[in-house]
Amino acid sequence: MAATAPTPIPITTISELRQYHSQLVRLGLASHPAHARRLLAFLARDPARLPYAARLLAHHPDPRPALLNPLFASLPPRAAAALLSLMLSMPLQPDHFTFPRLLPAAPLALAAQLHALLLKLNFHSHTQTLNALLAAYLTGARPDLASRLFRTSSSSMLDVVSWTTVVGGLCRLGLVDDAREVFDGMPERNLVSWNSMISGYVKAGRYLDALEVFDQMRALGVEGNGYVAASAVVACTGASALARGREVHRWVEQSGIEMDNKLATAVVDMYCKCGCVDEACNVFDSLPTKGLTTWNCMIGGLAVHGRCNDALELFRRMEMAGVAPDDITLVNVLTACAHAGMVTEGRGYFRHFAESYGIEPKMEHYGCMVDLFGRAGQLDEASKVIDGMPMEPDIAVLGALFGACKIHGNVDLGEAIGWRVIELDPHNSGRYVLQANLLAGAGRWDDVTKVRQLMDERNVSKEAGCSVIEVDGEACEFRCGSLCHPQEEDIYAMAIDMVRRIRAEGYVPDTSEVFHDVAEEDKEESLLYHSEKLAIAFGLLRARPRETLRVTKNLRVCKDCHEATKYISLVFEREIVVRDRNRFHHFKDGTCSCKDYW
DNA sequence: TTAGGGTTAG
Repeated sequence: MAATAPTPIPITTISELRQYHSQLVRLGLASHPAHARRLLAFLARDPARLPYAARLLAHHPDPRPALLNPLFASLPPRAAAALLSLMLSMPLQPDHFTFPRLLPAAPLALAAQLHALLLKLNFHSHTQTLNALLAAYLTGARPDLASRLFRTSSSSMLDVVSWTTVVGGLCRLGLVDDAREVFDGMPERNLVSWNSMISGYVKAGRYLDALEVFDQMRALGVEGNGYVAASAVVACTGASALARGREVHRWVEQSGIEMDNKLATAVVDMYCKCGCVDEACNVFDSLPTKGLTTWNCMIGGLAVHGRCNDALELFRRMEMAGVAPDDITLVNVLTACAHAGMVTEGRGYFRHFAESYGIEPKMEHYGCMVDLFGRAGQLDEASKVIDGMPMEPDIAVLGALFGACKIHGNVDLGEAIGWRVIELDPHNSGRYVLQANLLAGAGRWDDVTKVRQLMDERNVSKEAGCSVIEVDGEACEFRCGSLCHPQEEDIYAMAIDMVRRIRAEGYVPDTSEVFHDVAEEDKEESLLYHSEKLAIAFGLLRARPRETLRVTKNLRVCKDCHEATKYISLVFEREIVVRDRNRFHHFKDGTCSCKDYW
């Protein structure tokens, strides 16, 4: 009759181990691989216990590297190195699994030593070992060593994993162009290779390049999977390319790729960030199961679109569904409250999350609270939040207060915070611009000049406004003040006509944020060339009647463009959706979804 | 045994 295994008591101390070990010996099970490995796993965690492990192995009837190999992956580098020494001293020869287990977690110095050792032991022509070594050099940020190893290895030893490892590793180091060169030279690719290149471009912010590779993949007739689909969708999100996003979504549905949680979240996020919350809601509602991230994404999406009550309603649905929120949920819920001016509710949620879910407020939550009070004009309360924080406020928290001072024209508090923010973030041109705007609003032109001088001295240049509009599925980019477009003259003429017509309805150019101290007409003219006005003018020229215009801007919308766009939506009977750096503005019939609160 | 995908305030 076979002996039954002892109850697997937890092993936390050496005496517990001895007890367990003697029990195994009594039952004749000490050499059983699963039990022996359990004993060794405990012993290997502390190099001081390795002599015990050595005795154990010495008494083992069939000591094999397989007993130790699985342990390497979960050990800290020093313990792993000590265990390897033990292995070599037994002597127990490393096998084909030893180095692939050891290398991934190895810091650079250890990886180099292992490299030398595996050369000596003749493992350099083993593909998996070579792949693990390539990965170790790349995670250790030594693309030079990885490339040399890669180039000097004979091509018969390199498999698709070797190539993909190099592509992915170079991407992670930000060397996307190098990665692309390797990718283009691949003798064979699989879906992981395609996705490594596509997601590599996405992480580098090179969304159009990502889509180009994705197109290339489809043109070759390669069928995708959920990973590739998610990367392509994220590329569309980044590029604000709604038409392409819709097309990728259709492709997913047609090719029968399963909409798992991650892919679904990417699609929901794409629709949100491309300005189509309703489509995002449709996808969201159609999902049989929703992960926490999916809920978070949808709640946040509604919030930044100004659909604050819907966002809070959705949060209640989430609670009803028994899904426990996390700290990102709290950020999104507070954002919804802040954008709707719901101060009391926001306070309530702040407490509710701590009391009901044990979510301790973090830096970003204090930032949200500052924003909540600040937007509502309660600058004292906002300052109190900062004073009462258990940690030093970071630049974002101070930035929120600064932004609030700008909205409410509080020059006294705002100027002081502004200087602090500038000193903490001296290379961010946006901080200087906000400070200059604040001072310009108060007519303090000398101080505006000082801000500009400071920017010059520090070589900080104002980021140029840039707006993108998609017409007929093609993205057109406009930069503030300049046009490089075949329809240049028509667009200018349209912009001028546009402003003429909305003026007739009561629009007055708001030059308070033009911080050159020049004649009023020049200021008005400079407003006309703001990138979003040019983009909208182009949209009016080219889009189909009643088609919603969707503009994405790199900076925040200025006060004047915001006002003008409200009038344009009224006079031209157009819905216009503008995504700016912070949020979405839905202009319709002369009003904006942000309720002039941004 | 090696390689790949989603959410976060201003």
